[in-house]
Amino acid sequence: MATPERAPVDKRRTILDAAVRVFARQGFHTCRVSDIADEAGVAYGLVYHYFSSKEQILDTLFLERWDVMLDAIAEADASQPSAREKLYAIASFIIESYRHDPELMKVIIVEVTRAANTFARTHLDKIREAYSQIAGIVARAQSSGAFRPDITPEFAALAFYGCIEQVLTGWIFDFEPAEDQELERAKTLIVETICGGLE
Amino acid sequence: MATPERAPVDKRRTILDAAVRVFARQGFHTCRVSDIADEAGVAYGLVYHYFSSKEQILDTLFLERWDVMLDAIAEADASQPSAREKLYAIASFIIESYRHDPELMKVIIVEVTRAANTFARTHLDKIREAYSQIAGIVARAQSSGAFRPDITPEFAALAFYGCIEQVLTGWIFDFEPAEDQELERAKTLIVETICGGLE
Amino acid sequence: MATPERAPVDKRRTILDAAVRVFARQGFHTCRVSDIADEAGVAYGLVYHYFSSKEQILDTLFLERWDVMLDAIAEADASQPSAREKLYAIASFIIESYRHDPELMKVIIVEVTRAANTFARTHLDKIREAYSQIAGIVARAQSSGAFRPDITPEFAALAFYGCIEQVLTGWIFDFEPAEDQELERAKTLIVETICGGLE
Amino acid sequence: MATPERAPVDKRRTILDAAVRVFARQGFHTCRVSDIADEAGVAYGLVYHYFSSKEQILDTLFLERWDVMLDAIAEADASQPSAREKLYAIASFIIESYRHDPELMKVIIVEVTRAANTFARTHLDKIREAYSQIAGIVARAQSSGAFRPDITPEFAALAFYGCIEQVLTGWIFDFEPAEDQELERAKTLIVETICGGLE
DNA sequence: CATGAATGAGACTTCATTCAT
DNA sequence: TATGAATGAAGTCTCATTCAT
Repeated sequence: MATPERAPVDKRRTILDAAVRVFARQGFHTCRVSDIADEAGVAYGLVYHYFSSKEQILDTLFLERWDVMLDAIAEADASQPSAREKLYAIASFIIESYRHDPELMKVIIVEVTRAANTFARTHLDKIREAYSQIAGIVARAQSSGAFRPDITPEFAALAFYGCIEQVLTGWIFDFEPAEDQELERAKTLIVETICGGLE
Repeated sequence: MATPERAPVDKRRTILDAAVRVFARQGFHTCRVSDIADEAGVAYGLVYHYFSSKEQILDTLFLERWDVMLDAIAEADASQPSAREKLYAIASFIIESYRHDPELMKVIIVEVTRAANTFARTHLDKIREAYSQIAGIVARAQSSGAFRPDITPEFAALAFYGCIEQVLTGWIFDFEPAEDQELERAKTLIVETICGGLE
Repeated sequence: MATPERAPVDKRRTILDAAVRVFARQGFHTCRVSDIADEAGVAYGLVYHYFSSKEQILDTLFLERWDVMLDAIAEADASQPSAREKLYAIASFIIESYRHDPELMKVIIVEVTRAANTFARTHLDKIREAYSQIAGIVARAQSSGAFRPDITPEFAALAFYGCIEQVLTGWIFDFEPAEDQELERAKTLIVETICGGLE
Repeated sequence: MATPERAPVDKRRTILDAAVRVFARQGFHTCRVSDIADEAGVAYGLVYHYFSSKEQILDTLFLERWDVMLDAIAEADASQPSAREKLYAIASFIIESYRHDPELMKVIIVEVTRAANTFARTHLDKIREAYSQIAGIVARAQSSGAFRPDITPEFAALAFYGCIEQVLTGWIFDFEPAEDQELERAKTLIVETICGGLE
């Protein structure tokens, strides 16, 4: 008997995906766990079967994504020849992440990296790892003479990442999503602005 | 009957000042109205005599300060000769604001300007006024040929402000306050990095 | 204007009294905080205005009453001439406590002193103070030759108190309250049995 | 096919034994069904294959044991010559039960016989059967002149059983188990005190 | 028999806000 | 103005029980 094939459903994943949509729409503090369960189409208690608390859902989302980003930064550093191209690759990766899943990026930025009193404090070390990697790229560019030496690598990393985050935040604040063209343009503008000053 | 004169206390101000400390320490969402009353040394109900809600306290703190900043930006634009000096004056003002009252700046940044889902949405227009003024400075510098024309003024404003906010956020995250020397150095670094790229 | 006098109401006391009735009727674990609030005729939240948790309400009831009992034991020890009369006074006090407020005694016995896994563990030292005082009375009676020396005072105290508690527990289990006559008779029986023995 | 013989495991028994340990450690109300399953090393759902509810597990443990005790009391009554020896045999049996399986006795006393609001109410008749048997022993001793007639048999039974339970409760409260010597001594003390009195 | 994912009602506790004094 | 007791809605988390496999 030909039972129609059904894709096996990973409920844990379903809940995480639903949480992204709910956190993006309502914000972490404003939403209820029941909103997540409803959005995922699962029973209330199942959320607590897979996660120990609402916080842990956000932690999971952040750590999953941030680790991908740290890998991407390392990959950019390894594969690109010049510092400018490395930074372009990083900006590009982050902006592509936003293009691919704007809600997830919104949640990570708004609820974690910009939440200085709560989650950012928890994940401070993880967040700073990204800054460190970028600072390393700048430092090596300074050694080779490609970048001017009088701006500290740490500061350069802060400025670079801050610039990207602010651009994304601008899109997040907007009511309509950024157009593709604007995304592409932003990659260049960020690198132009920051590298123009660093070189 | 000669009652000894006491310095008249503005309880409303006392409450606002206490709220700054409490919001800075515990965060807006995590603190209770009673924490503010306790910190201010006033009765619970008095908070509601002067403010209609916990939100309104934060609104008041933000608007008070942001108007001062908008004035400072206008003043910088009016009094400084070059775009670079205008931007230096603005960066300088914001950093001095942080030096003078780091808790207030922490609250405004963490709880308002970086809170894309809640307060920043409410005060979006007010926040964008600052970006517009800065963009205007950049646009005029481009007209006069001082700045390169291929980076949009709006983007430049975003990058400039984003850079400052990221630096402040770095200090806010730190457990020990930034030293005076570091504050001074930041002013120069910000302008060097951003203008270096824009010029 | 003659406003009719109203007895000032101590809401904290009202809640405690209501809790006694609710704990006695439904048991500590089975009742809800809202049951207490309803019984007291106050809002849900007021219970938490005066007490930090449901547990703390029971703790308060127990400690209030147990301290009265410790005083009564000390008083019996001080004022009665013989050991038998001291023990009679103690049994009498406990049984009178039951007569006066059977629900409170039920709660204290069922939910605290007999709850070896929970509250009795918390208040172990307080409970043992009563045993110690009684053991002291027995020990002194042995020194004077009034009591036989081969039963340890600690054991005697346990037997005496256990006997009383078991009698009270019997009444508690009953569906109809014990009659006055039975209460009086119990005082004598307890002392006769423990001091005089069955043979 | 020669599968190697394994000792057949009675999962139902395994669950009951695990429940004893869990109830003793955490208490009936505080433990979860999953704690029992974990302790037994069986799947969550299997508990519900053998028992219809958490309550039924405790009921089963109590009834199994209490029936053994009722038999032992009857046996003591039948085989011992004097009332004093009958009571000694009963006290002895209960204390030996504690020595053999202190956790089971703790559960039965703490969670059932001392739980006046819940399980003791359910099993009231069963519990009272024990009192009746003991009272019968006393009554017959009074008829034969061995025991004084002025203490009612019902009261004597209550005092005797209360004394034993209080002694066991003392051991249960203790952090370290009672020593063998103490157990032996208790048997004598109980009978001496109840039959002989303190004077 | 055995598994453990799935369900959902229910309880405690918090806390913004109101209000009588 | 000033107080703080009083209100009650709302949310998180727990966990006994069910059920599909």
